[in-house]
Amino acid sequence: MIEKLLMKLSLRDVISPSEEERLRALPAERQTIERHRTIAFAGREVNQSIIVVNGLLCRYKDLRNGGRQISGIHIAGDFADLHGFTLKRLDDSILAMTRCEIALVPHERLRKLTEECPHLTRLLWFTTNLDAAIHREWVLSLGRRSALQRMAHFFCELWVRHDIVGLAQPDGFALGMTQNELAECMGLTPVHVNRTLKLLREMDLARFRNGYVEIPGLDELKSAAEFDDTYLSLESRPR
Amino acid sequence: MIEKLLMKLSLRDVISPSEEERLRALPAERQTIERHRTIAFAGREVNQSIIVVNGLLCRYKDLRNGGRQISGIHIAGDFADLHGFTLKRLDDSILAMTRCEIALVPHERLRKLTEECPHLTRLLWFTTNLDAAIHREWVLSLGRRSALQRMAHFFCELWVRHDIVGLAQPDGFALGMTQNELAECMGLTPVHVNRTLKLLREMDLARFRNGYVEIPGLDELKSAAEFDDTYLSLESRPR
DNA sequence: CGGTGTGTTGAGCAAGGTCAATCCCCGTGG
DNA sequence: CCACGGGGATTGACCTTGCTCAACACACCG
Repeated sequence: MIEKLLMKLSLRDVISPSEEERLRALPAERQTIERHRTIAFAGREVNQSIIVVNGLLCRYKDLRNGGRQISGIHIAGDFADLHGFTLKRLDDSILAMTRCEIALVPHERLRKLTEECPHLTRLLWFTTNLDAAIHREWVLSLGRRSALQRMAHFFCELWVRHDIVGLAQPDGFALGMTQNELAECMGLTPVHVNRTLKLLREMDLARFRNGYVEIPGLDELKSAAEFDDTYLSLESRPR
Repeated sequence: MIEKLLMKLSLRDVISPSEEERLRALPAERQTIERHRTIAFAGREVNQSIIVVNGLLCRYKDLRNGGRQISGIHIAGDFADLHGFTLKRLDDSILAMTRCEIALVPHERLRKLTEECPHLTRLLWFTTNLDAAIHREWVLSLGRRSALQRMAHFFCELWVRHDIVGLAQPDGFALGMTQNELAECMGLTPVHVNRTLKLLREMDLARFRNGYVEIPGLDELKSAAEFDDTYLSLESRPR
C-alpha cells in the first residue's frame, strides 16, 4: 500500500527492515476518492494525514475574488498533508485532481512514532522539508521565470518526481490535470497556459495532451527550463 | 541569547523548564555578521544551523540571467536554515540583510535532541512547517495577488511576526531592507516597488522609509491585503 | 567634492490578462 | 444512428499591469 513512499524514502536514506515494518503499520484506513473532491479544508483542525497510494492530489488556497492558487502537487508515495501533524490546523485545502486511492494515518500513530523512532522521525521531517524546498522553487518560478520557463520547469520537476516512484517513462509521464488546473499552478490564466503549451509544442520541447506530458528530449527541456535538481535532494545520506 | 526563539515557541506550545534548558544549550557559538554577507551557499553541505539573535536575514535563489528571488525573510528568534538539518544540502543561500547576530547550532546536537526529546523535536519540526506555510502564502501572493495587495500582505505578515517576538510597535516596525530587496521578495522590479509604495503611501495604508514600515491603521492594511493570519499558526496547542 | 548606493519619476513597451467565439471529443438519450 | 450537451482546448482582438530604459535627486562617506 505504501510501496511508493518506501521507494521515495529509500532513495534518500537506508531504511532497515524493522523500520519498514513500522512504516507499513502507519495507515489505519484506505479510501478511494472521486476526482474533484476536496478532502481536507483550509482552516480545519486535522488529526490524520494522507498518504497518496495512487492518483494526483493538490493543495490550494482560494482568494476572495475567486482566484485560486495551487501551492503543490502530490503524486503516489507523497505524504500529502504531513505538515498538519505539527501545525494541527491546515492553512491550505487538499483536492483530488484525479480519482485517488489514499491511506489515512492517525496523528496518534505519528506521535507514537516520534516518541520511539528518532530516525524515522527525521526521515518524515525530511519529507516535509523537501516539500518546502519545492515551495521555494515555485516561489522562484512565480517570481522570476517567464511563462515558458515556468511551465518547462514544472514538467521537469514532475518528471523527476514520477521517476523516483517508477511512474515516469523515458518519453514522458501521465499527468491527469486540465489546462485550467495547470494555470492555477503556474499563476497564469488558462488562455495563456494554452498559448504557452502551443509554444512548447512548436519548439518541440514538450507536448501536453490527454493527461499525458510527452517529452521528446528531456535534456533539451531541462536546459530550456534551467532545471537543476539539487532542490529535490536526490542523494542518499544518513539523515 | 535565544530568548526570542523561546518566545516564538512558547506562543505555540508549553515548554517546560527542563526543555528550556535543553534549548538554551543548543548553540555552540555566537557570531556577528556584516550586512550583505552571504553566510550559507545554495548547493553546499551544511552541518550546523543558524538561529537569528537579532538583525534580518533572507534566503534567496539566483537565476542565470541575473534575476534573484528571495524566498523568505528571517527575523530574531527564527531558525533560519533548520531545514538544512534533514536536507543536508541547502537549496537556497542565506544572506544577512542587516548586520546580524547569530547563534550556530551544530547538527550533532540537533540529532542528539531528536534522540532524546521527542516533544522538542516536534516543536522544531513545527517551525520548519511554519516556514513552509509562509512559503505557500508567498506562492499565493506571487501567483495571484496584485503588486499592491502583495506588498500590503507582506507588511502584515512581517508586522505579526515581529509582534510575536516583541519587536513590533503599534504603529509599525523596523525593516532594514532596501526597495531593491523588497522587489526581490515580491517578484517585482525596483521601479514598480517604488510606485507601489507611493500608492500605499497615498492611500494612507503604509509608509516605508529609512528601514521602517509605518502603519497608520493595521486593520485597514489587513483588509486591503485580505490578510488572514491562520497560516501563521498563532494558537497554543500541544504539538 | 566626487563617488556610490538608494530612491523617484517619466515615456514607451511587452508579457500576460480579458472577453468572447468556436471547436472538439465524448457520453447520453431519443 | 443521430442530435444534444457539457467540459475542455483553441484562437483572435484588444487591454492592463508591470517592465525597461534613462534621467535625476539625495544622502552619506571617504
